[in-house]
Amino acid sequence: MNTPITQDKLAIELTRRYIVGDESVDSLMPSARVLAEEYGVSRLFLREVLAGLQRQGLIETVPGRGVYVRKPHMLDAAKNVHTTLRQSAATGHNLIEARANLEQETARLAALRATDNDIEQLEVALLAFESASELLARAEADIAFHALLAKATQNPVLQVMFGSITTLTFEIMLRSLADPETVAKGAPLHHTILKAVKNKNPELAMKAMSQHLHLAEDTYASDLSIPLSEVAARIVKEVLGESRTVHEVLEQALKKYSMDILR
Amino acid sequence: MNTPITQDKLAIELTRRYIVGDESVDSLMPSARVLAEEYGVSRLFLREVLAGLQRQGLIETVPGRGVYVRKPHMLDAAKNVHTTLRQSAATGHNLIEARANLEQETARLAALRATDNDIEQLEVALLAFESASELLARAEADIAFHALLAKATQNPVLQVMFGSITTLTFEIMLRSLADPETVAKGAPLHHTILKAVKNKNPELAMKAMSQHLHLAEDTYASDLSIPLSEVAARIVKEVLGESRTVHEVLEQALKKYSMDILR
DNA sequence: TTGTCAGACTTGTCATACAAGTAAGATTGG
DNA sequence: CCAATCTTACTTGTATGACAAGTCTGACAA
Repeated sequence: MNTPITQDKLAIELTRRYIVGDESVDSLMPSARVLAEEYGVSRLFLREVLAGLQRQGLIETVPGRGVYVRKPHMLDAAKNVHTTLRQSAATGHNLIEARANLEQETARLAALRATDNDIEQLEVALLAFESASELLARAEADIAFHALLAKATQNPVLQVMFGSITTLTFEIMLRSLADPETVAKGAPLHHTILKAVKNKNPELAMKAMSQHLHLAEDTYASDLSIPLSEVAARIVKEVLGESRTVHEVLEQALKKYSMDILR
Repeated sequence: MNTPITQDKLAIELTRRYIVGDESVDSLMPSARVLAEEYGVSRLFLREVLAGLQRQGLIETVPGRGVYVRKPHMLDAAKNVHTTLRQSAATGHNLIEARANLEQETARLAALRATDNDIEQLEVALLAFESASELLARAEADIAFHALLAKATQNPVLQVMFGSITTLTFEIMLRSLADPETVAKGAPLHHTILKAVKNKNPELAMKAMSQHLHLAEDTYASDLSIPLSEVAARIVKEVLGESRTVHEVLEQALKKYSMDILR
């Protein structure tokens, strides 16, 4: 039996061997040279396998140091979803429709299950949202608030599903938060949601979230009918410039509000 | 200005140049050698960029032929979500909770918006589901039915969100459809859903879907509390063996029911 | 004790070469 | 003239060896 090993097989083998359970995170894998020799493949071949794992967020290769085992991030899951939707004809209306459903349920469950720590983090994000003077900072706090709400459901699937549309959501937020009227109307609703979560009132949380999400629909209905890819590209360019990508900004923002790890 | 180009920048550049709009799909990109020379990078460097695009489902490289532009598939979006959740502590209960919410809304919107073509495809899938004798064929038809329902909402975001948890859902289906009682109880509900979609009755569609999704919870509650990764790995091994991955099986299954392209 | 520096690692990238697969045109046989 | 076959020029996939750049460690000297 001299069947040549495929990249997929080797990826699975490496995952099973080095990336299992929580105790392996941040540990250092053997160097690419050693692993290549061990499995009888070239370093190039093994590098492509590692590149695949890195794209999934399972590892992180650091030049000069080695390959570290990482825990997949909410945003790693989002990468492919983002590009898929960017290539589709999805509109802002489509996104709001999907979010409305998902986030109402999220708010409801968060009201039922949020821990004291969750509530504490939500308060930090809300305070940052209100005291923010810059558009970017306000959007960062806003997205963090919603992400923390998803975390408070204690349901990883909901959290990842929210995460998968986070980048698109963030792009839309940059658009809506640029409108002062929308911000003025939306701020009290954040408070209502947080209060409902604190008081463990799922119905109120759901209702407030519904109002919050449908708020933007009235103010700029025109943009909601053209593909997201066009709107988003324009907004992102204006706010972020050419230097940073949405993904990078979001990663940093979520880390700021201790949302870096999916649990 | 002699700043070296990064892989990300080159990926964006290539996407903008060759992967734009619908007219470029299935077209052939210049060979890796030509592109590498044009951008002044090595072929290896360009290969890694292409590998990234391939993982996102934007291109497909065929040995001996070249690099083809492809339209991202629902399942391409699912890849990273799948691995992220597989590494998390998500349970079957978490998945059902998330699905219940998403698919109820999906059923509701499908009842409002399904086209004649959508209904036709749903009937095909339902017929295949009932006449299937093998577990695998039954699961394929089942997942296709749900995917077609998502397509019938005419909302790409909902479709991709459903797609992002499709592989996990499929794994759970293999578990639940192995139980004859669950199948017997579930079959009529599929009919009810389809009928509600035909009659444009959103409330009934939503209700039937809710019943359908919560059906499995009673029959095997024990498995729902342990991590998905364990249950899924066991089931998949039993039904599919070592040869094929869930992703491959699903890709083929959805193609069979004309669900191969995201619109 | 502290600072410096050399060396032994690591990953990232390159140029070159060849194997394997594909497609199309040239060639040969009828 | 037609059809089967074969050569040839492409394509991607992989292996190898080499070097640059970054990082850590430990020896060594002040």
